[in-house]
Amino acid sequence: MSQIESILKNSTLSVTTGRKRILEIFLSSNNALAHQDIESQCADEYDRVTIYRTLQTFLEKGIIHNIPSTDNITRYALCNEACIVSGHHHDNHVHFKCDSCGKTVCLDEVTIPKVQLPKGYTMKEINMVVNGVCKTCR
Amino acid sequence: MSQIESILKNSTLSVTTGRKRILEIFLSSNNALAHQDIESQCADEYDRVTIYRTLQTFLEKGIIHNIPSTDNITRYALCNEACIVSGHHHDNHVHFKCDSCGKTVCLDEVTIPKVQLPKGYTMKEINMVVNGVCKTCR
DNA sequence: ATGATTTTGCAACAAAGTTGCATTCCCTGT
DNA sequence: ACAGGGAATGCAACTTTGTTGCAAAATCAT
Repeated sequence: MSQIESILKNSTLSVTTGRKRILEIFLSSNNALAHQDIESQCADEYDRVTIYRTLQTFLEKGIIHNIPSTDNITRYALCNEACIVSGHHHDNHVHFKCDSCGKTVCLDEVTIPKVQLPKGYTMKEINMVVNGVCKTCR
Repeated sequence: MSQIESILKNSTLSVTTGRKRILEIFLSSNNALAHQDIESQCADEYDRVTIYRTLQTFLEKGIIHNIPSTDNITRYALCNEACIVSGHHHDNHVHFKCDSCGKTVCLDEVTIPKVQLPKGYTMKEINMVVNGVCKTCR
């Protein structure tokens, strides 16, 4: 069984050609993808709506996570195994968006430092996004 | 001259009733606002397009800053004076979004800790967003 | 292989954001 | 105070983005 199929099976999802194709696109990309990026790669094969629904399903199953940004474009990236701890997704690495090439990458090696919230606030999830120039654009 | 007018004048913007009204909405709100929030407060007074353009202008002038989020809704908050250092906006406080009431606030008292990026990466801006439950919802 | 269930595509819709242009408003100099 | 030039606004039209219902097709378990 292929890597792609086992990812789907592990999340108790049926294996369809559409899901396999979208997973393949993520696996062959080294940066985070917006809906638009995926659509432009397989709009002739799959419907726009299918892509929306597939991304939604992948999110819920913790196969991908979404990355906050100030430009109002939701980008998704594959979760690595460490992402999913006891069914609950926990992303503790920094995301970097390059102002030059526009690509967003997960900096797996940079962990988000702890912060002390004011009294009364409870933390459930934390995200850190850095903008700047990436190593290939510098 | 009112506080609102001097904010506009300091940014070399002409003082119009629309801009004053939108600034007023920000000043009287203690949380970050999405375009929709503003529209619902003054849709009868000003056109949707005007609100878009005004927010865009305020962003460019550094009067407001936008706050990243994973829910794909751009929210804006007033910059305090510390935000604008030599014309360039620099936001170094943590943002908190409450999962219960949905409000996003600037935690001015919590500064973003330094992080070490991998070799070759240059940092221009850093954002930290915490999700959880705020003190009024707990 | 067959039937139940899930997924997909299509169509239609709703929401969000953009653009061009004519009108109105604001600011400056007199 | 007011006239003229430039900027801001409103309107209409449009594009993009995301959602929903339903029938057809694909997947999975037996």
